[in-house]
Amino acid sequence: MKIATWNVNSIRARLPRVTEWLHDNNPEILLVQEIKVVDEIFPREEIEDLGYNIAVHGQKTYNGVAIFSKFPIEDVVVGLPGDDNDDQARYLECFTGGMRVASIYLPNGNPAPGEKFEYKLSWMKRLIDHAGKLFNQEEPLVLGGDFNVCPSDIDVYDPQRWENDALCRSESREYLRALTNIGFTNALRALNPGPGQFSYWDYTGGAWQKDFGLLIDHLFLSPEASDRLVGSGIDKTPRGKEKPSDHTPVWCELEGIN
DNA sequence: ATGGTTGTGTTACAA
Repeated sequence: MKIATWNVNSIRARLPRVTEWLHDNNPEILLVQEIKVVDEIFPREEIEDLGYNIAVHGQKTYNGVAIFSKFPIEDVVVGLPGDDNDDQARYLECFTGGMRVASIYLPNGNPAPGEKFEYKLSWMKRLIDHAGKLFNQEEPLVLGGDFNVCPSDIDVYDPQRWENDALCRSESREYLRALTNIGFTNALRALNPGPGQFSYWDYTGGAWQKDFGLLIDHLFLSPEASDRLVGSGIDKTPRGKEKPSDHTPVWCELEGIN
């Protein structure tokens, strides 16, 4: 069972990159963020033609998340529980392929401090609460997505330059630790502890060419999932192609599920 | 150099 997460920065602008990557890598499950499209005009056929079922939580212009799975999709949860007034499409959860998965697009939070940073922290608090409930169900669970948090300085090309950014501030890191301290395993870091492993490079200033990257896309596994972790990595290939997303896929391989 | 680039049922704002 190969499961990956990818912030595609518009599914319509990125459709050639996404279908190409699915064809070449054939993951069972892909968690997708920033689709930037409403459900009604999501390009379903192109993804379904590759053998995937699709769950979508779309939004016009901004945000939007989706889940592609080779297995039937059941028990879909649309939106992060805990605030009926939150209309930003940043969370989608389902049961598929013998496990529960969530596609997460955590708020960026800049500029910080400010209203957007407060929204980020309150959203993280809700995520911690909900993740705790899911954790207690004791089933294979993968929380994956663009968390917009670099867990530690090793995940940043220039930590000093980023220390006051919402992606690296101590509050963001403390909340992310509170989430992982529930008992989740970082699928990438469990097998790849070294520096220089990034999932995002800004479009500006030649960041990709200089390898000025950040690690903000993560896969967090419940014990029932991490017991079966046999591989993980970052696939930098799509970031180097024409018209790329500014993010690239992070993946893990789980043995013995399906 | 308060810059740079990409995306949007685009043309102001988010990332």
